[in-house]
Amino acid sequence: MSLDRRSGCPINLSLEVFGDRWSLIILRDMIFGGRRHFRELLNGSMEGIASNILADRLKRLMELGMLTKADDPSHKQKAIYSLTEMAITLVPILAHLGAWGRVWLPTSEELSIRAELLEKGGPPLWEKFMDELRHEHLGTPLDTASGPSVRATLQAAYQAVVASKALSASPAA
Amino acid sequence: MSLDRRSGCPINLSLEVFGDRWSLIILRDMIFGGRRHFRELLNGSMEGIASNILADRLKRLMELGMLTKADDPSHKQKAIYSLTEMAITLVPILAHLGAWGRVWLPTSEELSIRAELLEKGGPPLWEKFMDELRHEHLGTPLDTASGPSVRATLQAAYQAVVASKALSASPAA
DNA sequence: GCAACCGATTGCAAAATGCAATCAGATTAG
DNA sequence: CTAATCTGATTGCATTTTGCAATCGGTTGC
Repeated sequence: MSLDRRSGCPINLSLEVFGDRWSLIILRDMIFGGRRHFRELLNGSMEGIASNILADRLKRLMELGMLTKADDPSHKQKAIYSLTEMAITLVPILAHLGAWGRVWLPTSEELSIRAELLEKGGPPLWEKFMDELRHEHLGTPLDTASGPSVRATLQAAYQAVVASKALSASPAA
Repeated sequence: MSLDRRSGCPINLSLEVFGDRWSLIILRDMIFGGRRHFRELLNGSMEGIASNILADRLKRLMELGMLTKADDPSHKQKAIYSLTEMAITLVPILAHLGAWGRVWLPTSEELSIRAELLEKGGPPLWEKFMDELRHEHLGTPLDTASGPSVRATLQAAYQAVVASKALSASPAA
């Protein structure tokens, strides 16, 4: 299951890699959601992916060199999926994609706050995030002693919006 | 035919817009290839889109607000398609996508030269290009008297690579 | 006239998707 | 020990999407 190679155009080839409904969603959940196991991806994605499609896409993404799979030492039959450098360098694209979607599409407020922070942070923040991902997934050292992780920061912002919406929905006693 | 709205995540919604094999290819040909008519898109795309799918995607992209259609005054039944601002702001995403594909995928040299120039030019070049697209498609004035168009520059680079490859393939007499 | 071209539409086979049920092995709770 | 649960998948099947070729009625150039 390699590329069809309809043409050698970079944009076309990129689309052949993740020009479908699920591949980028899976990568999004691994990158921003920190998910590493099959079940986490299966139950964790808000969009509700089916298990057969998840299995197929994981296989495909491995064959394309975007993911690797290893045994989880703590669990005999648990597999742990890791991002490769190829996948980690998608961060700027995901940031742009999120920024574009936030402007032009009916995104929900609590979910778009992360895209907003990522956009505001710009390339320096993306680099920091990619460095953290390399540390998590490739075992490279972190060269900057750098406070809270980007993922934690994004997640905290999300939680804050959820909490404030809950407050305004049910005014306190 | 609007969005499915599987979730309000910006990345998910963006994928619902162009997470298929053809929508971005069509936009690529309009943006970088300058194509405005059905037949130009049908015969011009290297990847060989089928006419029914092209018709379907054009309709969908119009419904999503990425394209508009108008009668070509010079030809009674000729339609001319225009990019909206929503589509024009995809330029940075396409630039990133091309840059990523150029690095990680087996792109052809003559087609990746444009992605390389676009990447090297960075945000200033993208802005200039978007300004030119606004002029072409939305009729806004060009605020910079700015030499050759970005599209012409990219096309010239492509032609130069094609020519040099032809030379080395058939050494001159 | 009449051939070529315009933006599509139709029919049909093949592939992808969505969904629910199920699997065998590993782990955990009682 | 045993039963329930959790692991990463696989299977079967109906629906949807895609790819491809043929075709359409109207327009244009000659």
